[in-house]
Amino acid sequence: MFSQTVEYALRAMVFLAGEPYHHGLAQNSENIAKATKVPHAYLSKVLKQLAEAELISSQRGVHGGFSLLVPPGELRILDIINAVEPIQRISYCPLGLPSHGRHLCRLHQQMDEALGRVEEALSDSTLADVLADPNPCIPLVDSPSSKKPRKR
Amino acid sequence: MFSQTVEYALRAMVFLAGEPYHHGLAQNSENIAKATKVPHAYLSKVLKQLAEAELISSQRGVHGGFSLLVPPGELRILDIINAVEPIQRISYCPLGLPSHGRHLCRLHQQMDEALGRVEEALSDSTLADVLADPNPCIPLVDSPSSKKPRKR
DNA sequence: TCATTAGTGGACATGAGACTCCATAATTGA
DNA sequence: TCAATTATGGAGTCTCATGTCCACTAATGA
Repeated sequence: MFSQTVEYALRAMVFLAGEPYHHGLAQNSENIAKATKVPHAYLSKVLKQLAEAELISSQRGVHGGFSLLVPPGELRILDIINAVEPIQRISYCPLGLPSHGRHLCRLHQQMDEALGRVEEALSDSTLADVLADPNPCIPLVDSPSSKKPRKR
Repeated sequence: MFSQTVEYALRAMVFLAGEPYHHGLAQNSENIAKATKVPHAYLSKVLKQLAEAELISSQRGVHGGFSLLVPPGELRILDIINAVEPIQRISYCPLGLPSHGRHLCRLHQQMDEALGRVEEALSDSTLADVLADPNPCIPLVDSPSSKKPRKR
């Protein structure tokens, strides 16, 4: 239902939001890729999209990289998805019926309703909400202590 | 968000549900394809999937074709989608974190929540509900009178 | 029994998404 | 100014969803 690209974009944004300094100090794409387990070269393309949507800034050269442009508390999950792969609501009849110009038949109304609920669910929480979880998603804390996942 | 295949499956099912006799009298794939504006050869594959899911019956030979096996009032939109392309809920951590074996981090909880709402929305209405709409979706009533879409 | 009708199966073509690789451009610090 | 660092751009690969074509099988009815 959600594409890989969306998944990658979300991971990268969660990672960036979890970094101590949101502005000024940047993370390079290699670090982000490692921390989120995303193929480096592909992530670069995704990061570019996020930069074009002005959710993050990009900086070339030594000490360059990417950093958030929007406070985590104001960045909705939906905004991130819309930056890389906007949710397409159904606003015209997929059958191309002229008589259905404006209003959809019940079938497509239902499908659009489902899409609406997705937007709704993804509008409710921000990056800050995700970060507030005691069970961290990123960075991958497992690697160092993976031998004893449940010590003590 | 929804694939073409899902769209095609839904159209075919709506068409079949709109036919006067649900059992016994079958519609052949060519007719269904024309009425729903779906490529014939491809629709055949989709119909086969629906038959394998036992939502419709298929019959070869003269006067063969496809017909509903389930009353429209008992057939949810979700059932049709699940027959051709099941909605994949997120039940494991996509990052492969061992420590996240059972319960997801907040990010994936949110994404799964969105998927849950889709299932919910698509469980609420049946084929019968869709059929009850005064504005028909299928068959394509436009062709005969398309010249005057809004005559009085 | 035979011709017709209609679904089934498999091979193939095309396009988009996911991904890799490498050359290039921009920025920094020495 | 130069070398190191990092993002950017473009070409190429791989896989899968979509779609086409055709030979084959099953069922019907004359």
